[in-house]
Amino acid sequence: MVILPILQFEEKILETVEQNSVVVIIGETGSGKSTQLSQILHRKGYTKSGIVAVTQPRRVAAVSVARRVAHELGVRLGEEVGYAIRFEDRTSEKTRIKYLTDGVLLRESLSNPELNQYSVIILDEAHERSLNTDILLGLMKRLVEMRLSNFKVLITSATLDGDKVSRFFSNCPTLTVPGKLFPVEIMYSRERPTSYLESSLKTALDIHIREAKGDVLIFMTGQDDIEKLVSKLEERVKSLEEGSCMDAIILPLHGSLPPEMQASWGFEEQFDEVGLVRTCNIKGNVTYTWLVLGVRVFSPAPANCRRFIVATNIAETSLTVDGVVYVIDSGYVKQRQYNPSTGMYSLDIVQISRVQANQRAGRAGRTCPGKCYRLYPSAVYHEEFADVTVPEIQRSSLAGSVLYLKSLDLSDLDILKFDFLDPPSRESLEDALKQLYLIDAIDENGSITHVGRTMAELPLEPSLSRTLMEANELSCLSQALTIVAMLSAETTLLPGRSKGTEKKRKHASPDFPDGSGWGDHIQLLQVYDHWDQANYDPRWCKDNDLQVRGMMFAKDVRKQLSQIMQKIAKENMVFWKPEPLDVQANQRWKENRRDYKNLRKALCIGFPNQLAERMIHHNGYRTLGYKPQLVQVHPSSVLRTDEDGKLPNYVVYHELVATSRPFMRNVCAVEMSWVMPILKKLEKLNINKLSGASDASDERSKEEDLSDLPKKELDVVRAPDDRDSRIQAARDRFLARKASR
DNA sequence: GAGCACTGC
Repeated sequence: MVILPILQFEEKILETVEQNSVVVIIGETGSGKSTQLSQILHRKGYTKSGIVAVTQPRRVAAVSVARRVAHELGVRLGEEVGYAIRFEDRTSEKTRIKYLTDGVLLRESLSNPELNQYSVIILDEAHERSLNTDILLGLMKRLVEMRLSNFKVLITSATLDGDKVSRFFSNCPTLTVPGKLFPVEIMYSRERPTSYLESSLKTALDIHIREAKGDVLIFMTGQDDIEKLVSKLEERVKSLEEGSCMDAIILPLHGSLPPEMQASWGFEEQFDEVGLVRTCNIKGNVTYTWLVLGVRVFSPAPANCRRFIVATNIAETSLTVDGVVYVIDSGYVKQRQYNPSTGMYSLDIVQISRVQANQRAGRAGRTCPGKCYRLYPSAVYHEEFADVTVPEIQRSSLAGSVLYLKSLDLSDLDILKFDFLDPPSRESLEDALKQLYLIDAIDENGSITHVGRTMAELPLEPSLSRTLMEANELSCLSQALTIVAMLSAETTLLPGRSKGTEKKRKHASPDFPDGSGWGDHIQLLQVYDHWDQANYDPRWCKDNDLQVRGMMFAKDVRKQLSQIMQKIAKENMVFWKPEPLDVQANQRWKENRRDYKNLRKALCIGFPNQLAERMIHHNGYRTLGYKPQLVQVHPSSVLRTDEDGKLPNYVVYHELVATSRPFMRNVCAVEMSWVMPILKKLEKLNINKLSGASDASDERSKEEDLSDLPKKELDVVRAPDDRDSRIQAARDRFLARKASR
């Protein structure tokens, strides 16, 4: 049996943890940190005073690692060792070691801010710097100060940023645990290629002709390039002289792939003790096995045959391909970025960081010494690449995170001063505050409102939560739940984006829902309702070119949201559906079915900064919430024009994406009378007041010079609990009805 | 008239 490297450090780790509340562990790949740290602490008795929690950025990782640890300890999964991910809690009263996604831990801390049930919290894979991990890092820093004794935090990170994390935690000790990787020889290009596609192709063929056996993993940026390279590579390999080198199999690997494989290759699914296994037969001669939950892609490696896996960064962390000896690294990755001044997302091809480059190279040394071909010069790696990837917190809209932090009621919390490992820009935080103010989650002084608290309970972006609450008021909650759930699942709904899919679908079934002209949100609602009427039959999805996986996800989300809304309805006394005797409410409920008026209005209230006005002479739009920009309705939209060929005067959009041009994706018609009050509110908005930069800025700066104490008093004085009047009105109505019965 | 890297509550 192979001894994992980390076990040789058991005593050192325990000694350091004993003497310090926070320890950073630099665990290289293959060190066994994810499975062993929790067991080491368990053996020492840390599970007697509480649970040892280990967070993971991904669901599959939480499940598979928990499974492994349960197996190693010889216990049943869900008893002493368990896991918790969204929609699935496999823990019990017996659970002493708990694996969970960082999102779930954040949710837990909402109802139990001190996380008292845990004696140790291990933040695993912190170097990936997910949005949730970054927030947890900030919270842990506060928590170790609050829970001085009997609480330990361990953070696992990468070589390049371990010191930074240590500094963040008052120079806590750092332990390095070596991995089990074989050496990887790094080869650089002399210069940067003009086309990294051609360059990858050439390098791959060179390897195939010259190098010994071993699979080749090629990192590309996206589906398009992957498909191009796969077909070119196939062509070139075929043209090689028969018998001059071994056979080759070329495989694409990217996020939207498995369902496609399922469709064209016929997967068979079965479960074994490790996870979900999918087997497929390619071209009738080679059998591949895809171990989905075990996060591992492997094949029984046919003799005298080399695999080329052309992959996105999914193969960097999420999936492990066994048998890889050669890595070709283009040096680029596709990244989604948010621009807080325009509210626009873009998907850009950017240079990878040194951490990413090392991670990619490491994929070559898992089973034997390997080689990594970097398609860029060594000077680029050393001088141009950043140390670490720009953390997600600096590339995302922060409305949800800011609302979350506000709802924690940390007494001295000024959101602009929250202690982040890498703080987001002031602009980005102000954008979040502005949005929260416009949806009534915070008042004009930046304090969280009653509505805001309720919104924070929902696992949704704040605008969607606000939409649900407004829909509840307007008696169309059930429909809004569907729309919100469908929007959450939207990216996984459509099948692989082979050209013409969209058209084909619309032509194939003329009675496929079209949103009745009102727009995409309504179409999503109608689609789900059709599926509901088909008794959630997977065949219905396939017949209409929708991914079963995506629809099932929407169903799960809808169920979860309904449950939470029902709970809220009870506690806050807002009503769930019209009381039988409430004639007006029932009237509204009926009207809704005709023109979706209330539903569209609820969207308008939920997305006040995502409204747009049509230009007078053409069908372009001007955005209203941010500095005005000219944008177009995305061509895939089902929003309809009137008999003059004009689109609606006002629309609400779910997302602004800059691709070839700025487009609004998921658009819905709204009425001018709903938009006007929102525009007034936008005009009145005072960002300085919202961010607590204060109405009397010079006084404020004096305060800061003195100390932090007076500020707290000031907060108490100037924060009257300005409850949302409509919620109050609903409560009054409810009480009145109750009294009259 | 266009196109989507990867996660997660």
